[in-house]
Amino acid sequence: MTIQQLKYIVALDEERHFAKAAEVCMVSQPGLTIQLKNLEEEIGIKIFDRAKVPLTPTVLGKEIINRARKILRETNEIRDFVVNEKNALEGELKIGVISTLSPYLIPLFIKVMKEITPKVHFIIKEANTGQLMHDVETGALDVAIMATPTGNKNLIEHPVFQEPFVAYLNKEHPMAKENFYEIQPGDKPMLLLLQNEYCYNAQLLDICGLKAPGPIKDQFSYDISSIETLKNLVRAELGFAIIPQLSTLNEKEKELFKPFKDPKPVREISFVVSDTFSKKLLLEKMNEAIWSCLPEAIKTNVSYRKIRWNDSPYFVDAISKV
Amino acid sequence: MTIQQLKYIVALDEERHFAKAAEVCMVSQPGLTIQLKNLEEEIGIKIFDRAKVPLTPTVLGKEIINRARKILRETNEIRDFVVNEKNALEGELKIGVISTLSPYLIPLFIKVMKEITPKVHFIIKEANTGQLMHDVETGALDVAIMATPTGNKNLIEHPVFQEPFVAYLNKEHPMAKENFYEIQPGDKPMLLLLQNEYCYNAQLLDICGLKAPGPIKDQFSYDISSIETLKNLVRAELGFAIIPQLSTLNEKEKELFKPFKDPKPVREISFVVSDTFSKKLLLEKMNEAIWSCLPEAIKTNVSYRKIRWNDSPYFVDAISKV
DNA sequence: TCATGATTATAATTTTAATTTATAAAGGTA
DNA sequence: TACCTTTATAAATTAAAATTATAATCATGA
Repeated sequence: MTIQQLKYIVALDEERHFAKAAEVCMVSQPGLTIQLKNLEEEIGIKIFDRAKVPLTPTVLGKEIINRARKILRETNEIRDFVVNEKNALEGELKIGVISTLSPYLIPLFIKVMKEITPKVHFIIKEANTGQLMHDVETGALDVAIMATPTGNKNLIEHPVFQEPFVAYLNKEHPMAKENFYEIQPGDKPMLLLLQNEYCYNAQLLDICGLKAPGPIKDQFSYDISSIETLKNLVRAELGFAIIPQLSTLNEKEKELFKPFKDPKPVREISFVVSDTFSKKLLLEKMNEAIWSCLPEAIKTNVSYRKIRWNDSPYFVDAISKV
Repeated sequence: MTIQQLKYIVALDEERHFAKAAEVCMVSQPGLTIQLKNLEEEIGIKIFDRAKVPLTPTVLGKEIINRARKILRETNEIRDFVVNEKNALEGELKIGVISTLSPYLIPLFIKVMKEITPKVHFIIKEANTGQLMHDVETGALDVAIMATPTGNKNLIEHPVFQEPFVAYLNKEHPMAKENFYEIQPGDKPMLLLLQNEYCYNAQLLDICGLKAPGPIKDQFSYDISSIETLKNLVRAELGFAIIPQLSTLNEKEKELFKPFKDPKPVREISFVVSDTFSKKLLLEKMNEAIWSCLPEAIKTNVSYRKIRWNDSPYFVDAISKV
């Protein structure tokens, strides 16, 4: 069965005349006759009764012709869909980006998008995981760029890339001289976490094989809201941190940023949209743009261990507080 | 766009590997690669991102693959539909036949159907138009063989053949010596009608260009329920009749059965079913059977004037009494 | 009833398109 | 660096669809 054959039977049903139908299809009459014959032989029944004047579809033929019509409509809809998507490369798009990624990716991203989709106006908001999910669900945001999977059935996730985590050690750390990092017995209480980012913390705890944050130090109560603050706390030798690799890009002194051993822990970064989101070609362009920004070390496929933040036991408790 | 190309992208989405997908489709890897390229060029977007490992559909690609899946499912359903229909050539079928056709067609019809569908048990009932329509709508009958169009939106009609009307004159009729019949000025009061067959009468009145039956004779009140009675009344010189051609088949003396001049008035005989009726191949076989019974004179396409009984003004009044 | 016109089917050939085999290119891996 | 895996490309082959020409069928009208 071919799409061409389906076109022929539909044309034949409309014209009820081989020569006219062939003309409509811009082929010769024998071409159409032969293809009808082929189709009828393949499915095993006569679709048209040639004895009747004018030519008439058989009872079964009518049913098959209607199904053919539907199939042809749907193939045309594929074309239309693509055309509509291309037309959708203008207008406004509200993007939310997880704060642990935003400062490192968005400046590069915006630069590229200005070139490939000059007619789209991007409105970008930085937020934490809980806010992003909420805003996509309510429609306040069109797209969130965040760590996945979310486990939220109302959201659709399109993975973009895998971002490895690296450890940021201070000079006093026992592994400060190694060229990779592995969790050490004394590390657990020293791991610095982010405030208001349960999801990020859940990932770190999973990496370190912990179920809950270490005991909070009495002396200080940190209100850490960004990776940059975290890095500064490490520099002040108040602990060590596990941070996403993109946040190390602009660092001059790379020695104390230690990659993990394979399989490296990574977080999956995805576009998260609602099921009604329709500008899929725009997502495609955004995907291209991000890949053109990524350093080779991240593009390259590595042996990794994907960290899921939403099935961490810590996260389950924490999310209820959000 | 070809069905083959759609199969390829679906296989590729399932395997995420060109060589494996090609194996599933039982073609070579370059064959699949080229067809994917052709399809992508035709619709104007990339469906798969080859840079990712493993191969991943683009955001738009996912949508197209899903549409392709649906189209492929529907093409398979065409095959399944035909197979199911072939399996449906057994069981029971309740047929109702209009009484002005039944005695002449059904004996021949049954004989043929016994040969072509030996496993189907036919239950045949003779009735008038109103009863047939009602029984098909309620499901008491599977198929009615009757004059159409009915104008009933709940019923589906599959025309089978056109049956010409002929006039049956008595020897005293002014046209008794002619070899065709045309309505004569004095004919109107002499036209014999059937009791309980509004539809049939409506057709006759339409043929004669009348809006209502002629004045009923005081002397007799005929309760005529069959074409055969009608013929006997003509023989008794109580009037003349217009009768369907199949009812003249077994008559020995053909002289007084007069065909009309072209365009001949005909009634359309159809299979009438409800929209849920599914044994369409069986209808097809019944259609074949009827055509094998019909005399050449009816099979042959003639210049005709189709008589619609349901938009006769007489019928509109009459049907409300049914 | 025989020639005619209209319509569909068939045959032979041509054209087009799909597929194959062989091989190159790209990118990761030991 | 050499090797392996995977996808792309080239050239040749095969298969399929389409075309032209013509035959068969059948109703029509002189």
